[in-house]
Amino acid sequence: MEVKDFDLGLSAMSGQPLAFYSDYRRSGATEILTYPTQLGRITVSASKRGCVSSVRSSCSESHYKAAAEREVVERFALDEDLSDVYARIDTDPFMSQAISELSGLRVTKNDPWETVLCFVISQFNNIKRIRGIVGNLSKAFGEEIRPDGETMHLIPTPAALASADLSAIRRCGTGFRDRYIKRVAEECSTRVDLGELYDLDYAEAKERLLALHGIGDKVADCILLFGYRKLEAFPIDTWVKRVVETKYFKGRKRSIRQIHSFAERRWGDLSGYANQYIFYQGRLNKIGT
DNA sequence: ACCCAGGCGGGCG
DNA sequence: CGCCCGCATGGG
Repeated sequence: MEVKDFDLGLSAMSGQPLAFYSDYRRSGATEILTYPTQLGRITVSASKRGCVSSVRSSCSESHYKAAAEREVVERFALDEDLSDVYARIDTDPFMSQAISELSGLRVTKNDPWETVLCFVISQFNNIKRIRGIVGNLSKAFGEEIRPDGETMHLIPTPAALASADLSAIRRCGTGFRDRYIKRVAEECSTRVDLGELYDLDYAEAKERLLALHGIGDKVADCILLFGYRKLEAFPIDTWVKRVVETKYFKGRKRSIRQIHSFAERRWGDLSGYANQYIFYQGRLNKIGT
């Protein structure tokens, strides 16, 4: 299929959940992304011609081919017109440049539980290590699938992690996050139904997430943005805080609350899109360091 | 050696 | 509400 404004590599590897459990490589002009799902292993390849990408998806279980295509369209929001988004978040020269340099970066739609797990692990951590920990947990506690005879592991379910020994979780390299992981897995496999949050508005859903142990303001916003695709969420990590202070407040310190308020006034219900461009543009160019 | 990483919970004033 | 602290681990 042909898609306008889609960059597979930027969308998958810019710090969203796929960056923690997929494999990405480039082969000449073609980009190839592989990740495990309930359907089996999904492979997405894309080649760009100008602002249009030719996208092909496949599944190791060939009879799920149509389902794999739907999965890819939904995960990368390929039916969303990015030019509308750009028109609404392009409020200043910094954002204009970010949009221009990161053209085709899309906010992805991920499984809520997988997003919870990834971002509980993300706290006080770096992307490379998050990848390692998610991989170790998947290997230790995730269901094994064998596409084409090759072994892969799904991300572990809440029940699998809830019944795991704390020390076995710790051995996956989680550090002090072992308790958060086990406890949030217990909550999500018993009294908490993450599926209910789809129907709640942003503020109500955030309140529910904040009630879970190990989920604070920033992680809750990541889950709402990447797991439920509530585009008004504006996760504020160290990068976003620094970049916003540098680019929008002349380098003066601002509180998390002030930055939330600033983003809401400026980008409204598309704050999450602006956030992803700020975050990745800031990282690539080390803005504020 | 030191510093940092897509922060959070708990305790304090 | 804001501020401060400890927290595990690996890479620059």
